[in-house]
Amino acid sequence: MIKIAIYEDNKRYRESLALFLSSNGTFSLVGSYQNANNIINELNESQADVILMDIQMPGLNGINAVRKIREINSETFIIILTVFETNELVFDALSAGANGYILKNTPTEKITASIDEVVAGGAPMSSTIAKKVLSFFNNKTTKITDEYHLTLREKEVLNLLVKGFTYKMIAAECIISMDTVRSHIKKIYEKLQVNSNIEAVNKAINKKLV
Amino acid sequence: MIKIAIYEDNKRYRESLALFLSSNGTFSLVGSYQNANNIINELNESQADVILMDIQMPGLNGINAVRKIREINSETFIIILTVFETNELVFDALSAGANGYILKNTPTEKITASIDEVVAGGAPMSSTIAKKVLSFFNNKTTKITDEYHLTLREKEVLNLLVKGFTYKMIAAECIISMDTVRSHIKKIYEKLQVNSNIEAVNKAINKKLV
DNA sequence: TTTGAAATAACATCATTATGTGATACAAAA
DNA sequence: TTTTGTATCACATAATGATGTTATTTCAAA
Repeated sequence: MIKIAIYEDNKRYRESLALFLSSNGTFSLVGSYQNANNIINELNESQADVILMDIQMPGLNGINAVRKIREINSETFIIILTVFETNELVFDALSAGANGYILKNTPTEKITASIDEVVAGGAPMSSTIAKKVLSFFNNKTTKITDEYHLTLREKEVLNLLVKGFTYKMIAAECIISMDTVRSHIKKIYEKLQVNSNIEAVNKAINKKLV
Repeated sequence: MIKIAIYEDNKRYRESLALFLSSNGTFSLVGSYQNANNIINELNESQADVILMDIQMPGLNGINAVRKIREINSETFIIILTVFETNELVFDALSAGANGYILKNTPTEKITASIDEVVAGGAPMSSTIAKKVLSFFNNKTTKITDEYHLTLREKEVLNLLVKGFTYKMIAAECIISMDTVRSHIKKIYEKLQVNSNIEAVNKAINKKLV
């Protein structure tokens, strides 16, 4: 028997979900709560295997609830069950340590399948969520911005600057004079619209110029 | 009719897969190749909607084939179909721009479902793959290193430094004198074993001190 | 062929940062 | 009670970085 706890503030949805899950022979509903404010104690009592977690709830929201649980344990499976599917919430929830993320429009049979899947070591996700998750990967490696039109030499100098090289070291590395390094860096600052090495380095990292 | 192309070096598996997909009324098999060495031309001819792509193939491997395709188009759906499930390959394939990643032990009905799912805008993944994908998220946010034993104040100063604040600005922000800022930064450099602002900022970012 | 961008360099000046030394105050730990 | 760690501040000097101006060479595009 898989022990399940529900955190969901909408009474009607919570109760119908509880009823549905109870009617399944392999699940045992060990808790059904309208908020997560006392989740650690409740979890200690219920000893749930799987938690179905809403995001928007009064008091502690679902994502912070996941963080709170993950501070003390990583065995409990947590499936986010919500209507929200913004990039930010999906990212935050998964980063917080959720094991799955399904939307409330998911048919009930799929919800039970998701519970079985997560217990089997999988990561149940609605297909739109899975797609978002993949898009996080693409954003990372693709499009190395080039909107600042740095020249090759400028990119080289900026790279060395990012690595922590001083002007003197950059000059030695590029076999040019320190004054030339200064010239390049002046131009780089102009193009990036910054006026200190750290700002330049930050922009270089954030805009993936390096 | 969904136009499908297969890239798979194992002849027996390729042909049985081709046969199976052809027997499905909604798919049209427009190509079946034993390697991806000429994939761009083949894709221009076949105009496939969905590509089932093996990873290990003689010549151009599946991941580099995905990269090659993504250089010129992002509409074609690509599903990786392989026996490999190492973190690195999964990560590389998805970063390269694959839309799905399923394992060869997937039952054939699930393969057709995956094709439908990807066309519908989803991201079909075997459950073990989905789990790996999630684990990439967790590794990122967990364990904020604290091996350098920075004090609260030092962390605060380092944070501001990372944000590009000058000593003067940090002094104003913390309501302390510039000399005190210097003191803190000296101590920070000692603890991080660096000797310039950029090195400190780099270490702070890389070791997730901020 | 002229124009312009890129790379190079020098000189000057001011601002900022790095480093060293030393001191005071307070609280927690030994 | 003494020691240790944290946080504060001052003074001094050397090194590095920021900014401005000017100039030469090269190479490719207009």
